[in-house]
Amino acid sequence: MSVIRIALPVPLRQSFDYLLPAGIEVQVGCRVRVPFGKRALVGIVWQLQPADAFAEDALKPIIEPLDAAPVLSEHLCQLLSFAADYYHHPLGEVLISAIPALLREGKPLPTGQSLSYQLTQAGETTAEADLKRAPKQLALWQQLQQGALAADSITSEQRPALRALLQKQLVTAIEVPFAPYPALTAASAGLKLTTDQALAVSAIVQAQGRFQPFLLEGITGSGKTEVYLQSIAPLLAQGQQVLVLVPEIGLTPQTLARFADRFAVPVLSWHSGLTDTERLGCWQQAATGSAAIVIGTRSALFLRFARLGLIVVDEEHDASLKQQDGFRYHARDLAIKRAALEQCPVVLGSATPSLESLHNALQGRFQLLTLSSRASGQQLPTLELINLQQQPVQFGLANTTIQQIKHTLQQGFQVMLFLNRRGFAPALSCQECGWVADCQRCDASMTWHKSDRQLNCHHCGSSRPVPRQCGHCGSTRLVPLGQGTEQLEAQLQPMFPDYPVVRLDRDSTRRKGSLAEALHQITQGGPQLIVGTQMLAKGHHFPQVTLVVIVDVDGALFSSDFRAPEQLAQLITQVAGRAGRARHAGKVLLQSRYPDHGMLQDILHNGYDSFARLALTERQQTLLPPYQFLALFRAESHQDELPRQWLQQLVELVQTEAPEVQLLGPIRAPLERKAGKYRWQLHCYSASRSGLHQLLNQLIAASQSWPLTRKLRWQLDVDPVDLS
DNA sequence: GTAAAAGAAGGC
DNA sequence: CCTTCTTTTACT
Repeated sequence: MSVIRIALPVPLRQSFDYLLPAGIEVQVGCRVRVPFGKRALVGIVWQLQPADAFAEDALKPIIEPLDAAPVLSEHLCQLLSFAADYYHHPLGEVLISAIPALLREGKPLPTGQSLSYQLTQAGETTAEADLKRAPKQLALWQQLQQGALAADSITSEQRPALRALLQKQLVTAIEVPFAPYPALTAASAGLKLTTDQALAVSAIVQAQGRFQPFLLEGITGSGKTEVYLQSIAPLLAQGQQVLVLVPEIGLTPQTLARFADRFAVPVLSWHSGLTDTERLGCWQQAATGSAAIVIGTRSALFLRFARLGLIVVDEEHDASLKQQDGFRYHARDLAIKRAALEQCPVVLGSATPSLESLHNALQGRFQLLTLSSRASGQQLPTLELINLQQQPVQFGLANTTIQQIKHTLQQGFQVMLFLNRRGFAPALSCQECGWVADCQRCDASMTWHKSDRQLNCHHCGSSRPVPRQCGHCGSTRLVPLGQGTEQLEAQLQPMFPDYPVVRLDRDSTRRKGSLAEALHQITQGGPQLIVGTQMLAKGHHFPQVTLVVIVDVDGALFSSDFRAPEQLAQLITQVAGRAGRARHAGKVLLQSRYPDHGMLQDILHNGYDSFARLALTERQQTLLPPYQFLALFRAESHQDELPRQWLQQLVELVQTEAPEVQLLGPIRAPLERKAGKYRWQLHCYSASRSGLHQLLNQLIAASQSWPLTRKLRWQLDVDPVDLS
């Protein structure tokens, strides 16, 4: 009997030791089932024969080992251990989040086989004439003559034909073991590169086999994807694997097709839409080396790879790379760590790099690769500020804006209107007394969704019918306050009756397939108006749009979040990248009531690059990230006083233990009450990363013995992206 | 996090 | 003295 240490998926910052009965072999990274209180849990073996084991007579034996070989590789264990420390999240929960749900539940790892179909002997020898009357079957039969087909490559239209062929015993199901994909032999035909692109590709290719982070800064249309593709090609020729991380909304069929069409190797996608079985299949294909390229959202970073040769983080500035609940990791930052462990290059790509990455590049930690011209030779769109205070405004659109929309449509092009507020109106108000329909549980107004005939709270998800009377004075004169996409769509239609208006937001695309439908209608072309939220700014490419209107840029100008200017500059630049086509330069109209605002002027005249460098000096002067490290404690409770008191206890501890750490708080969260809970924050700034983390460990350890800690919910966000 | 034990509050 | 709800504690 020996003792092993197991990481268990419980929110406890401690490890648990168990007895390993003689004769049972396990390794670090293997799953085991163990008794835990009255239940049985699946845990990960973390240490064999720990030196400081728990009293041996109090140990229970494990129930059963679940793996013959580790499910987590050594590199992954190191990465996850680092991440658990860095983000101060319980190790067991971090480890378990890195394996597919089916493995988490203790299901056995399929023996590395995938289902395929191949012709039987009868099938090989059967004559074409026999299938003449069944064209679907004939087509499938002909396809199978080229070789076996994987079960997941069979389309739903082919299923009936397959069933028929199986019945006739012309086809049989076989289990094919996952094997490393065959290395690419034929050179793929890439596009001709610009000088910038060629330099970038050669730098990345030369970094093969060693750790080297790159920041690929390329204006939209400069051909970043082509750089990825051509950097990948030599790796595929060596049978290496590539991981491409993309923002949640950026994983479109077009992105996938771009990679799949170029190389004759297996390209897999990893995203939240997969079923548990699909996820396990994908996980295994990455782990066995049978997948060559995996394109996925942030959690793909924790996939196991047999021979990882390169990591690409596309749109590295995108906030969706940071997990916003539970284990709050940043996939971009951990991608750097992973590349260091795997000894491979990592490419962060963006038209609008985050200030963090730009800072790293300027400090020489990342090699900066710049693509400064558009590959198509196409002109950059022009930006124009529209002053909302100096001219008549109709439905939130200035006269000049309306004129330019009309002009663009008449020329046969498309217009995109960007408004980051869904619903009909963000509030419903009483004209007599000024009362606003509030959410009962949040400190916010409810959004009027006219077509659903209800009020929705966008913060807690609650809804109620639209009131007929004012909740305060009883008046029936209730009017919408402000404008959402639903309203803009309704107002544009009568204004431009000859052109279709398409709306793209979470509400209009809720029905399955409706997004694809809308995208189809847009790419089919013809002049039309496209209204939408940030779905428009990311991922999709609309080649016929030559005019983009940002209906309201002012929201971000006076935000308390120090990242708001950066995010607005990124949005403007990203949206601008959607405008214009080969021979028609695009135009972006920024509607503002404060057109003289310094930041708008700077973006307008000098572009994102200049804005970003200026913003960095500002961050340096104000001692904000990336010049200082930030950690954010959040606490919430139904009682208003508790979170503030708890955070105040932290403050007192910091003042004695680490007086050099600067604090802001306890302050109320921007949305002070959400879903009935009062929310408070404490911001901790430090010039020393290690000093800050040491302090955080001390704070967490100390707080565990405070009675208050059990009376509220708290969380720690390291390097927060969203301060709300 | 779950589950059970311990404690507090209320009914008769 | 019993039930029911809330709080505390253990979990290897």
